[in-house]
Amino acid sequence: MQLQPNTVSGPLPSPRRLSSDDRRRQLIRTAVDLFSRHGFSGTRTKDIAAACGVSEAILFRHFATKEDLYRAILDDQQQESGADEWMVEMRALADKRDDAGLLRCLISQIVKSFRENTAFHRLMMFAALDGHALADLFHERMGLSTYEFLRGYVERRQKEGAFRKGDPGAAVLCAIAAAKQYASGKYLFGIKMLPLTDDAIVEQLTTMVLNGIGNGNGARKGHGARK
Amino acid sequence: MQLQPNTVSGPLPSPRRLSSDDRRRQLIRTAVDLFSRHGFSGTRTKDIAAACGVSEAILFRHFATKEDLYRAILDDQQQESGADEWMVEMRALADKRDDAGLLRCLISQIVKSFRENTAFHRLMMFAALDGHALADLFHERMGLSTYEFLRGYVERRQKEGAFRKGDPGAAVLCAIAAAKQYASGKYLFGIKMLPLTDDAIVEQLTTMVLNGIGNGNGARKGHGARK
DNA sequence: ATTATCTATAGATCTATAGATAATGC
DNA sequence: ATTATCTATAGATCTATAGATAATGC
Repeated sequence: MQLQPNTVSGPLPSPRRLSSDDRRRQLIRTAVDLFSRHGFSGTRTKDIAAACGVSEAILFRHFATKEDLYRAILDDQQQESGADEWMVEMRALADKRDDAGLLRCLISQIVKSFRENTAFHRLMMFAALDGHALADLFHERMGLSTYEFLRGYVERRQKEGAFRKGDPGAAVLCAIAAAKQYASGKYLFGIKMLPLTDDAIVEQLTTMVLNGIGNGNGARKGHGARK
Repeated sequence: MQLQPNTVSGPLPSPRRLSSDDRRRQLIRTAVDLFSRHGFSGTRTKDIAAACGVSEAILFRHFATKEDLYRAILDDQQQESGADEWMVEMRALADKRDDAGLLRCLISQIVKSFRENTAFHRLMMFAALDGHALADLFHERMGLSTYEFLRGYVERRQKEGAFRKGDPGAAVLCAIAAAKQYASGKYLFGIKMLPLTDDAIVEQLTTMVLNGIGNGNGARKGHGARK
């Protein structure tokens, strides 16, 4: 990456000695990048240190063990930033009963998160596969609350007659699944997906899911096909 | 697992010397299990050999390198068994224009595959994250042909007026995504999903996706909610 | 006679630590 | 004076190989 080792060249005056905090942050940032690419056991402490331009001893001065560094990453509250604003936005849309808006907000946020925070999501997927306790924690904190909120919304809208009957959990699953599958395919695995922009995909999925759960009254908006 | 090391006890007479082929198969089977749990770099050749009750030297007699063993697994045609019959079934349903049947077949097959072949799917996910060439290969051979077939079907049904307009690729993505997300959550990551049986989920998703892409005429079958 | 297997070990690599050095802040 | 940093290295572990041994098939 743009992290230079010991080279004295370059525009910056090669900041040899960073403050403890700065170095720690740099190590975590670098570790996210490397762990996300090669997994926990596929990443060497040596490589992390080298990418920061310091010796391994420095790394172990900041983190007693490699596992400690891993934990520090997953614990990093910074990754959750933006989640609060997002929930506020979704609650507002829910209060307005703006089904399409809410769905679009959900789906576009998921896609955006994978696009802009690819390394972190790759890391979380590795952690989940590893069965790491902190992956469950993240899932609970981030995923579950959103899920519960949406599940409640679907249930309410079903009672109001706006949505079809059916398991509300399955409906939410369907919406989240479509977004996640598209986003992880494209951004985590680098698979060539549909030849459409993210925005176009978001619209397609929003419409489709809405048709899938809606009662068919307010759902179609110009897309209707009835040959 | 049920693989015993050197213990002389047990019902079987502790078959010390296996034929080259049998040992090779055993090593591959065991490697699938261990790689799928800890990833490639998280699994030690020592552990694989030990789980088979042989020394590491034996493993390296069968596979020149650890990477070779990995390749042998991913190349294993056996994993694709059942795919042909499945495609035949789907083609038959497609010819009959049985939209619901085709969708149900697709979704239930995906869920079933993850349930019965969990280790292999975990392995493929690790391989995909590692960016291993053979993950792409598998994706092409298994996923892409199914995708193309379904995409063609959706396109045809759109022309026939049975399905709504919209990107046919997005529709297929939506169906596959829902199934994969549910199945991988439950079986790969061990997340407690909805309190419904797999069959019930398959029905829910089938109905929902069908409503999402269908024109609303033949879709609802008793689930219709219009309070 | 063939070959599946083992023991022993080389050589590399990896995590982690000890003790010395040099840059910073006061 | 404090502390960020380095060099050097211990100790463990990991992949892979060499050479010896013993079970099988003819």
